[in-house]
Amino acid sequence: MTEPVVTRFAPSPTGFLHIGGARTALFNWLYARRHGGKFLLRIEDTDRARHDEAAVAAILDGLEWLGLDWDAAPASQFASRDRHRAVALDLLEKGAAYRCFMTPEETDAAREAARAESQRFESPWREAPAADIEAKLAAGAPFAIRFRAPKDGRTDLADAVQGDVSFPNQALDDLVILRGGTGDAPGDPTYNLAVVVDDHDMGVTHVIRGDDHLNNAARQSQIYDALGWPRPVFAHVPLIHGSDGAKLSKRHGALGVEAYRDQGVLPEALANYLLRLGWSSGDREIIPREEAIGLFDLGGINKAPARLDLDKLVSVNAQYLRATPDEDLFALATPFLNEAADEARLGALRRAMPFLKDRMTTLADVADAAAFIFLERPLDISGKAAKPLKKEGASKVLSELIEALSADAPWGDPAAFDAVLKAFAEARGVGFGQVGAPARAALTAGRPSPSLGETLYILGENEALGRLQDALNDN
RNA sequence: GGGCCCUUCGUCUAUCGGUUAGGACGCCAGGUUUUCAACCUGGAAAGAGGGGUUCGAUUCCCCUAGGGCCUGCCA
Repeated sequence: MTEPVVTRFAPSPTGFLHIGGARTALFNWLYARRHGGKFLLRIEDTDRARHDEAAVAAILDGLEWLGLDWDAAPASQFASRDRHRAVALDLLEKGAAYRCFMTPEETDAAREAARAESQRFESPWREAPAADIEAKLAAGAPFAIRFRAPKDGRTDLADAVQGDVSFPNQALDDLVILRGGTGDAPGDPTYNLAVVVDDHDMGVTHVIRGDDHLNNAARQSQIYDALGWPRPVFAHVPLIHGSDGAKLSKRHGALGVEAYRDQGVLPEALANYLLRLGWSSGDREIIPREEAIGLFDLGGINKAPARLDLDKLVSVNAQYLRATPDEDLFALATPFLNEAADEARLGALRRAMPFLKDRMTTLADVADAAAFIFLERPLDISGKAAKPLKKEGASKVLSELIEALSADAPWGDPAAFDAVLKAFAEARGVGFGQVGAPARAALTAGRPSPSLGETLYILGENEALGRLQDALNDN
């Protein structure tokens, strides 16, 4: 009987759900779903000043958009500060922590001095006589409570991604677990304490987070040990770098997920791309959500940081776009249109969906791909686009085509249209180009569009014949 | 400065001692073609360097180089 898996995503409420956070959340979500466990959310707002409701909302929106649902109301770290204090006091009681009365200036100086000698920083209060501490307390001196970290030996970690990692305890100094205390007020919890207590209290079994926390994992492990609590499984995922290999910057895609949404990226595509960034399952590239749940494992995560490749993201997106049902794609793409569309044009767009799919890499591409639909009659056909209409015989072809299409055309059947057009050209003993070029010019004014038959079908009888007639009149 | 981690085509990656080192994106060429795409075929492209271990190293070990993370009374 193994204990149920509980994972969590714990963003600090600053800014939006950025791409790296989204991947961390995805991995946690996937792992929980894979093992039938729970995926929890916790807002890391120990620093009250930083708390920002709008940022929290943006993060939740981002997760929701990505389809990463959580299993309980998001927890707030700030809300459980009393519990954190109690644990810190317990540590103090046990001698596993101590009050440090150093001023910030003293601390800075001592830290600098220690660093100059490659020694670990240490507060003189770690071993101070009880009487000295009492005196300071009585005088109302401000203090911080520091964790008494072991000085010798090493702290070993068995990380599910990074493998066995060992830190010399000399490199891990006494961190502050409660800050700003005076007299009877013990102060406010800091991050490393709050994380340990919350993860323990929430029953988190697997801590999957960014590689930047690997060092913290060692310090947190010491706290777990001091508390006599079992350590969770740690899994430190390498960070995402920009395309230049340096830290992810705005310029290289360190955007909130909503920026990708606004660029017409599908959430499933972004998730797929993110999944494959640093994780793999053989040669698989396109891995739909349901399959990903069945495949995801911590062992498949790479140890090296990965660079963001927007081209590949877009390529994955294009594939998801193609796999999207026409009606869904229509609904998704409509907001990306440049102009407001009337009923007739929306109808045309709806008919166009299956043919536009292949020509779009993002939803935003719909604006260009469907531009031919939104042209106003009479079309403004000029420059290169007008050339086919000026050719010898163009008018004749156009008028005959209008006649033929008016008499009998498969308006409801795009597949049959191309054959009809080919037959039309053959009957006149001309190449298809002689028909297609002027007709296309008249119908689209040179805008990209699907095949001629499909274009006629999309525009519909009225609009198509009207545009052809316009061109003929104008010639 | 110190601690920890990382290193296969430009990028994401496969390989879990024996492969012509595979796939994907991008790129190049050709094909298809009524526009633009899409699509099809082909191509160029990699084990950071140096030592070991081994019959045999991309794979295991060490060193060097390069890169990253951490080093807060931030999270």
